[in-house]
Amino acid sequence: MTKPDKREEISRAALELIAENGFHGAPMAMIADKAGVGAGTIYRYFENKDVLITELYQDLEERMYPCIQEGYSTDKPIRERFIHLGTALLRYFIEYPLDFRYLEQFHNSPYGTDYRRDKILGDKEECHVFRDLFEEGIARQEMKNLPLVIMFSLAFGPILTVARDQILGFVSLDQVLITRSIEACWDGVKR
Amino acid sequence: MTKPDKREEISRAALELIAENGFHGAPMAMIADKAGVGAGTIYRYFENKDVLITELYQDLEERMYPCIQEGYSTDKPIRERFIHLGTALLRYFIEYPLDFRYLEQFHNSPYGTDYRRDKILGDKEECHVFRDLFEEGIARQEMKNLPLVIMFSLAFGPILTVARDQILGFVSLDQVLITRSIEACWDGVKR
Amino acid sequence: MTKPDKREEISRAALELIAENGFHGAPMAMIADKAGVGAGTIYRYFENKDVLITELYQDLEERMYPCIQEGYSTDKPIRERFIHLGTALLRYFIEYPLDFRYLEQFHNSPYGTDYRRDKILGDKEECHVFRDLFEEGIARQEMKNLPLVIMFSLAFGPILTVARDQILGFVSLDQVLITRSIEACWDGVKR
Amino acid sequence: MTKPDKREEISRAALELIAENGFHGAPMAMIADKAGVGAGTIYRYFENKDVLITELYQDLEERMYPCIQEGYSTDKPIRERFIHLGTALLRYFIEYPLDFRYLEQFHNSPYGTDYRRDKILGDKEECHVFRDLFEEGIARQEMKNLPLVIMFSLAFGPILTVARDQILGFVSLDQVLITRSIEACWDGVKR
DNA sequence: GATGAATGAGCGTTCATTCAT
DNA sequence: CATGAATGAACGCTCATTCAT
Repeated sequence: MTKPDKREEISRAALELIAENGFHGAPMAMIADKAGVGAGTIYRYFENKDVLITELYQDLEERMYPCIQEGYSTDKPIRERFIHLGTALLRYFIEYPLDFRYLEQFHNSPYGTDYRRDKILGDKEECHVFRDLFEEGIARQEMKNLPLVIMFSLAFGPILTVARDQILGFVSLDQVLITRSIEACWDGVKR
Repeated sequence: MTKPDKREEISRAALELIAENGFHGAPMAMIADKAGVGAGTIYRYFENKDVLITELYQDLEERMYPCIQEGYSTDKPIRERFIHLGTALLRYFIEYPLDFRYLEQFHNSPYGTDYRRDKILGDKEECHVFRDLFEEGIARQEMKNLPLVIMFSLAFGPILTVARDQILGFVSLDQVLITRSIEACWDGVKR
Repeated sequence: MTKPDKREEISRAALELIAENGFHGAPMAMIADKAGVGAGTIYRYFENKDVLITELYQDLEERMYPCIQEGYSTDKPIRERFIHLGTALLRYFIEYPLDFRYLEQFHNSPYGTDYRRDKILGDKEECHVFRDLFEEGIARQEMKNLPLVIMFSLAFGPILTVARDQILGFVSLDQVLITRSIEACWDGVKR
Repeated sequence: MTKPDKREEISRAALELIAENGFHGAPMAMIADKAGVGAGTIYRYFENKDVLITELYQDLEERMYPCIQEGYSTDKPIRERFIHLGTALLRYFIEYPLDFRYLEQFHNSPYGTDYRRDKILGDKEECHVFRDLFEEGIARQEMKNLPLVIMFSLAFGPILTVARDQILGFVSLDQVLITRSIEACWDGVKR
């Protein structure tokens, strides 16, 4: 039997509870319980709940970004690259609904806002593919000439919303619908 | 001058506090304080905090929908109607950031999910304009033939995201940018 | 029956528990229990435990100082005034052993040190009798010419220690012993 | 160089932390850390925290008493012997402020009270010099005829208080002030 | 009706102690 | 022997809700 790393058990439990019930629907004691550890044990791995929440998010990003970029190549045409990333993202969310729900909870909270502000101001973005793609697309006049932030909204806004609807059961996406949704997103950003 | 209804004072106070600090940054006592009423008084007008939150949302919708539909006419072409609604919505959010923030808090919480589920399943939607517009647009083959839920995502996803960025200060929208953003949304949904 | 003020009940309970068991032998829940109130009620009267502790001390001083100065007159000779104050102080401690024990706990803790530092630096001493007496005694050359702080130690050090021994049962003071002890203190400070 | 005994490292670390931060500012884990040992290791040398605290105090006494009695001789006159002991004690406290602060923490706590009660009742005092000196002084009518406990208070009360003020920075003692302070103590106890 | 003092369950967090390695 | 990860009871504190006035 593989040793189930305790930090990982805690992370998994916290991710699941927070994804399903939100931050204040996931008391530390409940997380500990679900992880099968004592309440105090969490604090050996995470300084406090805030840190747990933030690190969980960073772990999530580190899992997600490589997955999305698999097979991605800057040699391909702009449109194709856009479709690749968009599709990969939407698929990731559908395949890992807990990750998606957690991500949503995080973004829609002071944590996420602060985090994003730091990122934008601090220019410490780890995942440059999106930014690079859009900048190139705009420069080559294949995408609309709008501020990056708006372009991101046009591209990712629908993806997030559609993923949400899928996960909540308001729609049932198949391969075709995924493709057509992402192509629609392309229509929104293309020139 | 009309006596400022106590219920309204409570609503205003609650909306503001929740919009700015989230649900758990707005204790009932603080709401009461800000509303200038006793803590117990809130419970004369709202059964409990959950009810307060939900009714606040319904009030908000009732304020917002008429505002958005002002000057709207089903006689005009599909595209023009879409631009009208989209622009009005985005403008509303920018003009009433507290409403927007509250709406976001609500949607991104168990309240919002449950509420939306009830709405979709129960078919008790109050605001048919959007649905009507999209159904007509699809029927006339001016819009993409995708499930309504996805069409809504394509149209409103970016609007919400862009409004959020504006309110958080990540972008500064002027009249031109608003128009171009909504036109881009149209590109996403149009055939 | 007189309405037993809740704040007072809490004060009494806290004073007693802290006097007997020290600060960490007096959890808020235990204080609440002993005061016959709910745990949360304490926080209506005292912002937090630190504030409770500090205000308790200030209340104590306000009770004690007038009591000690009763019948005190600056017209009398230095020695007589010293004996008056010393005796009154020792008697007060013996009569109100809880006050004494609390005062000791307070002084021997970061609270007391900070409080005293503020007092000395800020010159906001409420009880000037002691200082006045000693300054006059030194000026008139009836007391030793030593720094005030040391003079206080010579005078009050023994009083505190002796009160402590009495309260812990290591000695049993009667009227005569009290007088002779205070006279001994005078011998320590007199020229 | 002798291998620095682990027990000693633990003692040193505990003494320093407790002296500076009090008993509850010195968690076992922090002591272990500072001592450079594992948390569990402490329990090989001390049954539990209470025992650690008490044994630390006994160690301190064993260090302090010989130091104070250096050069002390029962052949000298009572007054000279008193001055010797008093001065040595005050100097010790000033030279080893950590020892003094620890001693204070200990005395002003249930530990100290219990310990002292045991000592007085059990008559197991290790350091007889003080008692001997005072008994002789009283017998020879060079000291006041008061209960021993009170005499101790008159003599040591001021010394402790003055040491405290020095260590907390409320006064700055030089050789002259030390001598004059102790002489004042003598005035308090002498006939 | 309106109040706000009172409540107590529940939260995040700490820390003395244990025990498998 | 020594370790330090794990524990869980206990802490200070918050806040939705109630109810006597």
